Amino acid sequence: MPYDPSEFPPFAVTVDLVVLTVRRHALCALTVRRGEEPYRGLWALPGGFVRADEDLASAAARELAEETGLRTQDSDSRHAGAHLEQLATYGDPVRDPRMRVVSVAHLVLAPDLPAPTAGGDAGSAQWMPVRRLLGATDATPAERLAFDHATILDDGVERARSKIEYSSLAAAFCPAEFTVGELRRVYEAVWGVALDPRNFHRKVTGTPGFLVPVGGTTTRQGGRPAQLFRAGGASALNPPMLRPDV
Amino acid sequence: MPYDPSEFPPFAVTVDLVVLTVRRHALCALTVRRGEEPYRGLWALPGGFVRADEDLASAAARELAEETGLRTQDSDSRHAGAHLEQLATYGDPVRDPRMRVVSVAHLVLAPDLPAPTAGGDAGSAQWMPVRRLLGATDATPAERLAFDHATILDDGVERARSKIEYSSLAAAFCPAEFTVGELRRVYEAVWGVALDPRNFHRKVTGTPGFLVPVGGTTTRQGGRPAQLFRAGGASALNPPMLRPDV
DNA sequence: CTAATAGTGTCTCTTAGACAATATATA
DNA sequence: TATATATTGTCTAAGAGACACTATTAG
Repeated sequence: MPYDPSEFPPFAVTVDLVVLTVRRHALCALTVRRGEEPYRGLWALPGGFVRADEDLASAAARELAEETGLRTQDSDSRHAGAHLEQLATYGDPVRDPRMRVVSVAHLVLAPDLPAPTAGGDAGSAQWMPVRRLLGATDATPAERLAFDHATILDDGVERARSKIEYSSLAAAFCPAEFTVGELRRVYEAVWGVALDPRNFHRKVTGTPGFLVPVGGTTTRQGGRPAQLFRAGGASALNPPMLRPDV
Repeated sequence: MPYDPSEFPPFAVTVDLVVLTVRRHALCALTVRRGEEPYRGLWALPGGFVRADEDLASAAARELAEETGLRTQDSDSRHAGAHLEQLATYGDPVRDPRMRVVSVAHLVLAPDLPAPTAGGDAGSAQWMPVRRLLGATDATPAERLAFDHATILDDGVERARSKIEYSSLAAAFCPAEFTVGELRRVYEAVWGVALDPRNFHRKVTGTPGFLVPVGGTTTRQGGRPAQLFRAGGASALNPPMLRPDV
């Protein structure tokens, strides 16, 4: 089928963001309250239009900065920048009742932040526990997500859950320097399981290049002081960390 | 940022297809010769515009049928339908010199087909060995792909290589009934390595639900007749098949 | 002291990988 | 017969999971 630029159907293209963090042992997603129809009053994922001269990843990074003040890792290579990657694209013809909108969803993994309302126009942004947004059982209608955002969030959470199995991506949920116990609690929150602290310690410290000792210790968690590490260059974890119960 | 439908920038949205198969022990991709500018005469991935009332996956399935006559597995649940999944979306502002085009790439894994030109408008479609399209070393200019299609193909090949590690997706490269040896040759072609036939046999037949014996035998490959299997329902392979050399 | 977390060691069981040996077809 | 592929079995080394034990802080 040859291109015919004069008769292509016009689409609006947006980016939506699944921004995940771990707060108080729970996996949370950033949500914003919709102030207008459709779905007025419901929670939605942050997002917005891709500009005419803008790359998709740039649009996602820009929206992220606007909503949270977060920088991505690409721009600031070492200091706890958030991880950003493309997730998937959603283009059901009726997903937005107003017009044909194709949304390129992105996944952001961020360390715990003090408060989500750093940016300008996100007056009612909030970290919501993923369990409450996706709980198939008894979701309060007020906690339902607008549009197809529950599907997008579900896909993003599943991506995060599977990616930390075989990569060092879980460190993106931690501050620049962290302990083995903090990293383990990330896995436990994301997977919703309990891991044996001793076997976990042996696994992550025994994988070359996965963690780099940084010298100091901390007693943030109480108990015996723990060594501080930062994420090593090894992005591949082989053999992978095995998710229990699967 | 509130929606303002009256001033969103208009985009064209296309689907591009990375259609992979295994022919004569080599991983091959479906390519079409471009008949017009830009990139006239170069190979490109098949694809086309998403229609105004069409879902992304439907557009990909339609283009696939037009170019190859292949049906996807969703429509025909058991008989060697091709596997189709969304791959990623490419939206660099200058990826198409004529206009702003966002392309939602899809990955198709298909059994070996007699000839690629089953459809109507794909007069110059051809299976090309992936090695020659992506060979970083000495790629003939005539074998370069148009637009950013080399990047898309690379992403698709990498997706296929990693997904067969932990899923039964390799069976999508085989006919409906296949032998353990044929499945092993798929892994060998996709990964570009040699696998031990005995350990491979033990692994795949020892994983419950991965392969279902279908009763007959075949001697397609010469040698002792091999049992025929079809893909089992178990889509998850845990622990995964380990890719050597990594 | 107790409670909490960090970290090491040890045991068992499963499995990957190497490879010997046997089975059954074609040329 | 030789040759090719299929299939089973055996051995070893590595790693996961269970868990005893020690180390070091706070209260």
